Amino acid sequence: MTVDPDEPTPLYIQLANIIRGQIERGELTGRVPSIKTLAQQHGVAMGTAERALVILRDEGTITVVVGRGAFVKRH
Amino acid sequence: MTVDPDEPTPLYIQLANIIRGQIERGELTGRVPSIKTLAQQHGVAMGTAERALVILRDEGTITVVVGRGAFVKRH
DNA sequence: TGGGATTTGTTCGTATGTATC
DNA sequence: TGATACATACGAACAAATCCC
Repeated sequence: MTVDPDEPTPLYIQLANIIRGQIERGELTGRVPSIKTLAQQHGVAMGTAERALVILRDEGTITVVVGRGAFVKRH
Repeated sequence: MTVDPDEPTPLYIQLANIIRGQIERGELTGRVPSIKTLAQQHGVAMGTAERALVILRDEGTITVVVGRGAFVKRH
C-alpha cells in the first residue's frame, strides 16, 4: 500500500492516511519510520513525508521528538 | 513591523503573529495581502508566507479561498 | 570531552496544478 | 484567454536535538 500521484487527494494526506491505517490495524507500533525512510519507501520528497507526520502529530496519533523520531501514541 | 531571521522563533510563526496582531488592532480588515505580496514585503519565501496563512486559517482568524485570497473573519 | 551519525525542523527557490476573476 | 492567487510537490541546504562511541 502506497501513494498514488494520479489520485486527486494530495500525497501528504494519502501518506498520513496510510500510516494512520497501519497504526489502527496494529501493523505499526512503537517507532514510526524516519522521514527519510518514509520518503524513499513511498517515492515522495522528504518535505511531503514531513507534512504527513505533522498531520498525525496534530491529530494526536503520534508524538514527535526532534532528534529521536516519531512514535505511536498508546491510549 | 516585520520578521527577524535572528530570532529563535521560526519566520512563519513570526509572520503569523504579526498579521494576527494587525487584525486584532483593526489595522488589517477585509482582504489579507496575497502570499506573493507578504513574501516580498517581509523578505521571506512564498512557502514561508503560505505556512503563516495556514496557521491563521487553522486557528480561525482568517478564511482562505483558492483563486481569491485570504480574508479576515468577522465575529 | 568530543566527534560523527541520525533525525526532525525550518527555509529557500522553483515548478506545476487548480480555482477565481 | 489571460492574469491572479492559493495549494501541492520537489530538491536542496542548514540548524537543532539526540544518540552512540
